[in-house]
Amino acid sequence: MKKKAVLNNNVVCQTRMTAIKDTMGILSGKWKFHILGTLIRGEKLRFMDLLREIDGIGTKMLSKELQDLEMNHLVKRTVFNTKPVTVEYEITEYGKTLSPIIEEIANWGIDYRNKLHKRSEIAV
Amino acid sequence: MKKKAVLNNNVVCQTRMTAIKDTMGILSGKWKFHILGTLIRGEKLRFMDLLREIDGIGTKMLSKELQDLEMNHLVKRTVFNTKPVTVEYEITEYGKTLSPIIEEIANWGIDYRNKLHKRSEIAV
DNA sequence: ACCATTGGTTTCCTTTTGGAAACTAATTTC
DNA sequence: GAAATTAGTTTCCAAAAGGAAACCAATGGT
Repeated sequence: MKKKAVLNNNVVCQTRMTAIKDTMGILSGKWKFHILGTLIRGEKLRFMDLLREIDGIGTKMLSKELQDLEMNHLVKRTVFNTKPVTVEYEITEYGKTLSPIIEEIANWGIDYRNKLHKRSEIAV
Repeated sequence: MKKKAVLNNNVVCQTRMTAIKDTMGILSGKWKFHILGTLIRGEKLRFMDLLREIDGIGTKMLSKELQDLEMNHLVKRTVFNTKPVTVEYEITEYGKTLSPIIEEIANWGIDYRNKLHKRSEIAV
């Protein structure tokens, strides 16, 4: 008789797993957190502003990631009919609901660094 | 005069960005959340148990991801001198500190699905 | 005339990630 | 004697992710 999965074999776990997959899919890639973090702090920013703020990102990635975020209603894109065109990006109200996640992740990371330093003082 | 970054150009923001990079680096990849989630619920599990619990994962990935997690002190690996060998994996106390993050991410994902359903009823 | 600026797109290339299958070696079970 | 189980490692391959540079059109500045 073969053994089978038991722990993950119920609806609650499956739902949670799918939920985690959804969230992480939306926040996937090297730049999403940087873009969201910058927009949460910065109100309205233009494409070139973001390019300057986010160190290391290129136009291709910025453009692509902004499209992803816009599709998921986390970022709003507004085009102004100036010449040359002006485009403003801002975080949506829905996008702001990601703040607690970003906070938790940032705080855990800060704690992690601190623990590494303490450990190296004692253990080496 | 060239424009320069202003928002992300202070120590607090840089620290937070690094912290986020650290956390997400540790939790990177397709399987980390699944492994951690399973171990948080499951107390002690053996390699083959995890292989059965986590749907779709293969031996290579499971082995590699467990090594990553062990290196970061999130998972403890214990070898028993039986024949053939028995190996038990369990979450560490430190690993449990990731629970709030996992909870936030799971809950946001559940909300996201609910909003999608509501939206499709009204808009489409 | 020429360069810079706006907000991108496209192409090409490299790196990273992940999966399938074969293999290890010792032991128990049929 | 053959097969299954334990816990993995290794190799080979395909797909995805990401970066650099060139290019677009329209306009403003020197």
